Amino acid sequence: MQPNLVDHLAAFIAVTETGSFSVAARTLNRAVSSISYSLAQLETQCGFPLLKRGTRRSELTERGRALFGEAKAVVERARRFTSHAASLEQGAETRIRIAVDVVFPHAALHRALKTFISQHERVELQIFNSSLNNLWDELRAGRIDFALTLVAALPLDMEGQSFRQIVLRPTTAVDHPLALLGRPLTLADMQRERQIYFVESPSIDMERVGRVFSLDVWTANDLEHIRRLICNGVGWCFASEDFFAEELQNGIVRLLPCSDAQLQPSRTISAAWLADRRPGPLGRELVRLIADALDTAAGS
Amino acid sequence: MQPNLVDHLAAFIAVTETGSFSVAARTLNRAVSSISYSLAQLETQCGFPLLKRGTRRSELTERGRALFGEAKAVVERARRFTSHAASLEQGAETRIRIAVDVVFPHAALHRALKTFISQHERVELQIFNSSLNNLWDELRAGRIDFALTLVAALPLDMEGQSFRQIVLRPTTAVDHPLALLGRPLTLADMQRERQIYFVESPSIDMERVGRVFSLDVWTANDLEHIRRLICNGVGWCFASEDFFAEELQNGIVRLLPCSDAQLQPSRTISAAWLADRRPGPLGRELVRLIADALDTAAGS
DNA sequence: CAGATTTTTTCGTATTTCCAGAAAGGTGTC
DNA sequence: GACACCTTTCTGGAAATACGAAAAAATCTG
Repeated sequence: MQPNLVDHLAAFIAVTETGSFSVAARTLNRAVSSISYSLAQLETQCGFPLLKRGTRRSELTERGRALFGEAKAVVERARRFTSHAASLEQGAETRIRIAVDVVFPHAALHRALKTFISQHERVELQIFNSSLNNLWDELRAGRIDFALTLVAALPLDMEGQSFRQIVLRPTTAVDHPLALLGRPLTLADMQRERQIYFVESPSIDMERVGRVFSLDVWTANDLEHIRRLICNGVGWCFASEDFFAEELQNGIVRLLPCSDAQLQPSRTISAAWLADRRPGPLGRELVRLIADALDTAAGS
Repeated sequence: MQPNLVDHLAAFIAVTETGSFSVAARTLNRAVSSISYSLAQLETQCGFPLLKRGTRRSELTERGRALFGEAKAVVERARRFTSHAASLEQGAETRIRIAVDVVFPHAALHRALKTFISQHERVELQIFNSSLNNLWDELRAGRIDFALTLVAALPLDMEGQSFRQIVLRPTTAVDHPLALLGRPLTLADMQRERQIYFVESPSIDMERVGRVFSLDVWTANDLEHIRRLICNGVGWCFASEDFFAEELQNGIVRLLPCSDAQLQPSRTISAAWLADRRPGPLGRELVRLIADALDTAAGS
């Protein structure tokens, strides 16, 4: 149908921006005559001159200027296509699915996601909030690519990368009975009061999950519910400073001290994946960005 | 450098959308083998298959789907470039400069401009408000392409297209003395009260301009000033219903009857241009759109 | 103003790319 | 199994594109 529009337009742009056929030829690694040919092709195809030739500089004609923007758009789009294709050829994922433990620092995660997505517009991202309970099954089933979670020890078929430690402490609204005790909490205190617990589905067997201390447990499958329940003084939950950062600032909730270090576990947060299906280049880059984001958050 | 990306991508898109190499070949007026060749080229260049071949239908692979959007973007941009180039070759303007008489119905003009610009994104538009006084000089000097104006008769070196008629009547705020007279205005009434007059530059010779009835004249070079002066009852001006449509609806200003038809001139609005430099295709289309907009406004 | 210099175009040619038609291989249908 | 339909492969030729050399045009220099 039509000759190689993209390369011709690239020549057009290079000549316009450098003002010279020979400089354009050098930057594009092509012969001068080839550049001249490309421009001649374009101009015959358009039916009018694009450049006003000068011996020292060549400049756009009026109509050339009118087309210049569209010319750049074409080559820019072509560049994106080929670069995306190259990245896919390197094994880049078309989609990244991650499960995030509810106590993982969300602010840092979203900072990392923001910079990530600015560089990879076309990647489909799926985020699932999750408690520790069924993460491994999701990973083994291949329904997610990697998990951001707290672990004491990884299962044998998993591997991962550790970030920093966070401390989980019982958290309540400031006017909750536990907050008013005036002394470090004991296990009995926590058992007596209602605990709010994240569970992604009602079918989870509550006998098998971890970190359930109380005998009176309410569950929710969305952090927004948990946030409101805690703020309204309905119960207590384990949380790190990150999740309630704003409410802590406003004096709405409080992280409570415990009498025994066992009661406020310090855990390492990490990314984990199936050892025989490691994340691709994009997944690894995202993990790196998350590590950076966690570090800068810790530093600030 | 690289083969004819655009045509190959067009083949890719056609096959994807029709699901068949042969149908795609028919719609693109190319041989089946050529389509196959294009796809093979693309796939070797990408390094991975874009389509999962089926005997009945061919469908995108996962990575093919990831690239499809960008592929469409490339050919869409290329199409825009060539269509714009073709339009420029037909003599289409890269820029349209129009002068608009202050009493020209602005609502209709802007309706026309809106539809116009939606079809010609890259055209540079320059609008100048103007009174009749120096329009012809601007046209002759080539500083504008055509004028939208009221005329009794065109100068000999001009030609144009007439639209409908509008009536200019003295207009004031409802509490202005002229509005409270309770009888049709006479020339003496209008001479006695302050007239507000549009003048694009202070250097205009007020002796030579038309439609100045009063001995007490204020001028402004922006319709926004005129609108406020009238609404605040500072004076009267000639106006059609169009300009004060909203204020008429809200009962803020009133168009006043005159004792003599001479005092409320009915004029034909029209587009005018220099006979030996007619508007190009785009200018003619814009004039047509303005005519349409004026008609539908009259009809409604 | 002649000559040196730089830049662009033209020209000839080699190479690559592209297309159409024929042949071949597959798959599903009757 | 014959038939219809589709895709790929093969092949020859046509078109497009690259390069270097040479010519042409403009500029700079002394």
